[in-house]
Amino acid sequence: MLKKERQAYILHQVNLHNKVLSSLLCSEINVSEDTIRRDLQELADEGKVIKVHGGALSHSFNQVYFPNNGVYSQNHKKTIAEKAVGLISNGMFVLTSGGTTIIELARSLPPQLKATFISGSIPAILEYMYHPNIEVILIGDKISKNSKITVGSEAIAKIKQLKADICFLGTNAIDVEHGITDNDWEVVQLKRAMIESSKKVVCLSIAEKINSAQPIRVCGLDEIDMLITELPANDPLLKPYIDAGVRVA
Amino acid sequence: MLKKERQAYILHQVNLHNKVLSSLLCSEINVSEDTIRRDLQELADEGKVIKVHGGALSHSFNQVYFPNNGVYSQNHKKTIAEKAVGLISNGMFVLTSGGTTIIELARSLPPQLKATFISGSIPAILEYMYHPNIEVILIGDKISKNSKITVGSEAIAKIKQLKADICFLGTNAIDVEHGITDNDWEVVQLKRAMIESSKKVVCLSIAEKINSAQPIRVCGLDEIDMLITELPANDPLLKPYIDAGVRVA
DNA sequence: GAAATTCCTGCACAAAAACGCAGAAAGCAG
DNA sequence: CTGCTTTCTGCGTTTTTGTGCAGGAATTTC
Repeated sequence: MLKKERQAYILHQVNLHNKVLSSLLCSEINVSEDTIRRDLQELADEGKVIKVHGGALSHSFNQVYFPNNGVYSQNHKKTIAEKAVGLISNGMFVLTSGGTTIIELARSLPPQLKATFISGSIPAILEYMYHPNIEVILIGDKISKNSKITVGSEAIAKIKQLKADICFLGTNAIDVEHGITDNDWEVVQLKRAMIESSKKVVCLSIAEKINSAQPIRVCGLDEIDMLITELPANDPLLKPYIDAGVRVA
Repeated sequence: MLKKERQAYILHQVNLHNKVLSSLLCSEINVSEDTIRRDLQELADEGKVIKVHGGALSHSFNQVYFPNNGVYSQNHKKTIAEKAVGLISNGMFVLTSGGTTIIELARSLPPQLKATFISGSIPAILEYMYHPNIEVILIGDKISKNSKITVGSEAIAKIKQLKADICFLGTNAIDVEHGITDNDWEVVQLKRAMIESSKKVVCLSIAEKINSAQPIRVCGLDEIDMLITELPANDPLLKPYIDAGVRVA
């Protein structure tokens, strides 16, 4: 088993169960504890997991249990959310993924908006639920504790039955060469299904994530219609994406 | 169980119930009292809890102390929840409705329990999600904003595909003549489906709701296996139900 | 004020981590 | 192919960490 392969597997396990035990992993993958430890160390250095005595925890673990009121780059996300809200009009069917940027979008929805929002993200659903006029459709399946989103074949099948007017994707990494990439296999499957089931695909991404890449590919730039960041549309960082045919806001 | 995980659980419990007793925690998590004490000490050093003789208090608890926690029947619900927890064992598939009693049940689940919980109730799902060892399956469909539960034919169809070991129903009204009754047509449909899909049906009800009725019928007493209230099993109020063949706890 | 908890300290033991090292595998130039 | 470097992996040893236990001190409770 290759090193990259092994680390991808570990990351997947962490994302799925919120924790891993080194002892368990080393018997599962059949390598020494040292190797596992080194892998965890590397993943921790990259900020993908949190290493603790005996194993590792997912990053969201701390957010779940130690409520973190200062959300990272909140202001940028608010800017992005406001730009995105402008794309939604009454009567639309809107499909959204999870992620903090999407939450910010949910919070920015004007109260008079009447639309239908569809998502499998629990935090997003919570926000939509408190909105006075929007209808909320929840995609059911097994919950991934890490991403707080429903994942699995049922969820994907349900999404594929839909045809939404617009789809908003929280983005983990985007880059001209690889397109949109992510690090959780199951989340990627969901995002792909969402893209297929939407007339229009909009990516929300803070500038920091632009020109970064993750191991698993979601889609190419040709499959997205619009990229929204907190930067002005003429920022040089965005030029390559405009050249690649993506609308930018 | 990892140290961080354990501390997270303790913190969650503190935030949930505003206090914890070390003696209770150590029997719940199955570690020595010393370990718990050391954990509490660490959490206190980080300012996350306030350590007191015999346990710890949440930070907000000290600022505003409401002896009854706002809800009058909270303690009753806790009693009910603790009785109900005893019916769940490792590996079970558990189907639950919504309601505050179910939330209390969710909060009382022992951390080492490994089971699969299935529900369409958003508040219940939120609680299940924080539990370290249980798997959570979310029933998807349109969200009913006032009951915060997914309702509709999709949800019902999904439930009918299941066969759960046990089903816990929060009860709105129960009475010997009409059985279990409710006032929301869509919620009733769901509860009926849940009853059909479970080997064992358990009703959770505070004594106050016993011998009351609502307009829509969920099921007769013959369809439920057990009724859990905060009363002792030999309370005269429960006698008619025992006579009707319902087990009582 | 006496009994019962709970707390603190030091200690022992086990599990896990860190470290250095050596062999294996892969990549590369000639 | 050969010889060289680089990377990866596993092994033994030493350190560190986490946990439980035993005692005596401190506290709550009645």
